[in-house]
Amino acid sequence: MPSRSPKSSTLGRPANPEARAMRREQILRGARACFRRKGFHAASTAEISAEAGVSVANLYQYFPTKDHLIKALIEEDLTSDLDLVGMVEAAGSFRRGLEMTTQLVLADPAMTDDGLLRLEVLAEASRNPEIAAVVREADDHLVAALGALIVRYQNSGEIHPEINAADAARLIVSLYDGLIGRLAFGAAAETELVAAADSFIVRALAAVRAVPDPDM
Amino acid sequence: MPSRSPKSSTLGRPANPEARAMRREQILRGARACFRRKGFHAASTAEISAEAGVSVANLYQYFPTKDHLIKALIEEDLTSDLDLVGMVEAAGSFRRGLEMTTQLVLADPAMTDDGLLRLEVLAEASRNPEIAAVVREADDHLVAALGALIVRYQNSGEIHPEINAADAARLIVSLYDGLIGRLAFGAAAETELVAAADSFIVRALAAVRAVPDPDM
Amino acid sequence: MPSRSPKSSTLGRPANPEARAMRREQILRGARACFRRKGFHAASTAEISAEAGVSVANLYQYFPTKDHLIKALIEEDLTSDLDLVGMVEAAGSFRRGLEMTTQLVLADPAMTDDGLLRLEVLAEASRNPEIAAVVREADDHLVAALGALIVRYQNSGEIHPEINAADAARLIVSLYDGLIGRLAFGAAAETELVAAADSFIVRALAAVRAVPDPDM
Amino acid sequence: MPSRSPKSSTLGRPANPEARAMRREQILRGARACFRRKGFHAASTAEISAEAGVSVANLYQYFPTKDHLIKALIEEDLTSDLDLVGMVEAAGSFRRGLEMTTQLVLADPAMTDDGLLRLEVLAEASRNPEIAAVVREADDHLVAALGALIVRYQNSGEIHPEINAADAARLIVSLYDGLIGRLAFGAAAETELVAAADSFIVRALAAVRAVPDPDM
DNA sequence: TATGAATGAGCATTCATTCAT
DNA sequence: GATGAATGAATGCTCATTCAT
Repeated sequence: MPSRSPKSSTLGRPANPEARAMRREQILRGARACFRRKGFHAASTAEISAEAGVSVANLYQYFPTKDHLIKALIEEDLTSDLDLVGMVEAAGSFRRGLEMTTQLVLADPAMTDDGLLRLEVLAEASRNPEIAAVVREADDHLVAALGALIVRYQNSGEIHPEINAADAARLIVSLYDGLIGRLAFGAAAETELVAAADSFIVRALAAVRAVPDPDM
Repeated sequence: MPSRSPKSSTLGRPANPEARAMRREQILRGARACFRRKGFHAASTAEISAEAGVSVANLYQYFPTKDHLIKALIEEDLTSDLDLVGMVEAAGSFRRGLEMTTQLVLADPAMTDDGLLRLEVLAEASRNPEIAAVVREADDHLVAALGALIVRYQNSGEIHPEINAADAARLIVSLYDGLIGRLAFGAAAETELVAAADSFIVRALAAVRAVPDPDM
Repeated sequence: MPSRSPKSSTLGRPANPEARAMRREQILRGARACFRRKGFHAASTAEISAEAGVSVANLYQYFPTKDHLIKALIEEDLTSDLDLVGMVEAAGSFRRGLEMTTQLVLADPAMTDDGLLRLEVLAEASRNPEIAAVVREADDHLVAALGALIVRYQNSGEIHPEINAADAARLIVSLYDGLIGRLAFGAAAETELVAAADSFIVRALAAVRAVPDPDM
Repeated sequence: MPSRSPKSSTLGRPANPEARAMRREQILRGARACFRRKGFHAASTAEISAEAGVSVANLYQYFPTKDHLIKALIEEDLTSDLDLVGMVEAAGSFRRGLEMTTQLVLADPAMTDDGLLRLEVLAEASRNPEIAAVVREADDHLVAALGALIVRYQNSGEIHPEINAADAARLIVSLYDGLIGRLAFGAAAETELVAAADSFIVRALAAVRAVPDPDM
């Protein structure tokens, strides 16, 4: 006799957490698509449910409120941002790591759409303190990780030792965010500018005077 | 049947254009306040009218659609951005101009609210091609003006001659946008980071190796 | 030049309070019909609007909430209850006044429907303190008026002098309410019982031993 | 193909009827609590199930419809009303029996809540003929029993012989219902009025002129 | 039997917009 | 020009009920 949930011995249909998690993801996927297309406030729960292939009522069994759905989506997105730092870390040099990251954040078409969502997230954070807290926390992690990385490259001599690592990290993230903003209105953020961004950062931080890239 | 009013010979348009323009501004002012507080889609025409002190129906005599109102507001905001370039121009050195601009864009509390609206604008531009065109055009002007300025300082030797001025202009604007994004979630964009941003830009563009600021 | 509202000299369409009051009544009439048929909670705003012949949105320009509509309706109904006391007063004797009132409250088919609404009102009062307050206030007025009347008939010798007039008033009202309750399930509250009720009250209050009615 | 379970020869109904009855009661108990708090229509099946400690789906295995649940609850409540008659019967005198009953119906806090449900029942009866029939039947029983009792006390000389016993019974029940209505909006139905009610009834029915109570 | 999961229909309320004055 | 009044079409969310396990 296998031991089961300690609460009820007269079990009905057993709960299936995996199926639940999958549904949740399914709904979040649909929500993401709608939010990208319309923004948080213009996307209706009806649209989201349809896109996700579930009923409206079902959606509400997974998220008690549209705001909860938005918050959950944002949390999911933000935690994935930390992976970026891993890329810089894995690369041999700071410059090479930057190039890989920039490529990923700005050039990958899949990421591009997520980037556009970032504007919505920031806009929402400016009104909803709960969202602001979530974004702030994710930002703290990201800045800390990137700052630590910068310190490492300061020690290796690639980055100027007198630069404040935390501020530099914040500025790099800001530059990324700003570039994402350019995607929003279809400005040329493509290959050319992306490369220029890398050089811009490297030159701002470099320990020794770097010759500017020809393409910048 | 009375003959035409002897006052206006200009046939059929008795309206006072100045009063009309004032009302228009009045409505736009109310709209701006509401849009800041709630975003474009969450702010209702009723709210906007109330804030502006006019009736809803009156609003519709100046803007045929809420979308038109949004577009008009965005156009107004964007054209004012060009003034910033004038500041850099007026200052004696590039660095000093940057400092003044940064101060204005990021530290002035009145501007800060406008900054937050910028996120909405970019988000909206990512969905509405008409808005995107408006933003793109304003961006082109801004980048051109800032680029010309950079060229000037390249000629004067303050900025490295091999840097692509247009790209540099785009990156500077991006950095500003990104920093505005930080305001949205209450991150420390205050004095400290603002100063660091100036140094960051200067170091990235400088003709000669600058010693990093102590505060960066 | 006639003086107008002191606020705005540049008048738009002038407000028409009479038309507004009529619409309000129209909506309340529709609401009463629906509430009788279905009860407060089962009647939908859509139904009410349709019955009243207005749009749902229009209803909400007169009552900010369904609860406000319910409360307004209850208030209107309750204030009309005081008219009943006038009937007893106008009649020559207490017994005659009672007969007229009973007839009106219980036998008039138009009133009968309103009576059924009374059950809803009391039920709602048991949950909604705001409604309870409204009902309590109306009850206080009714009991006071009826009590004063009883005192008058005590002085004229028709009602026993040692009876507490306020309690007697409350009991009479209670008996009416209870009889209204019988209408709800179609019990015989018709002529027969109505006459018996009058005798019941008269015998309970009479100064001298009355011979019971043959029909009681 | 396995042969029938040897346990039950009674073909196909393996269920434990006692356990079933207990569950049924458990659900009815939860329903009663919810209905008191919110009324029949505002209480949701989800709330009821939660209050009863069962799943929603389980509720539906005992009652095919929310309306069936309501009806079952009403039937259960109404049959218990007949017990009241027993109290009057057990008491030595009519007056004493009344006092005990009144006390129970109006002063017992547990009964008070049930009383409030009575308003809901009557209101529902006014719309749902099926409910009306149930209430009517219970009322017939109650009136018959109380009428028989009155006849008994007419024979013993305590109640005036010319009074119509059935009508008197109906009026007594009506007065109780009306007093219950007063509980709904928190009117003073407390001890004072309860005592007055007893005197009121006694005086209305008494064979000989009774001196009014000092407290009435 | 009993439960978790799912859903169509509906609910109170709001919105952008129009019309009449 | 400006306003009060009106409305069709949503919107976020809930409900009674069913199905699968």
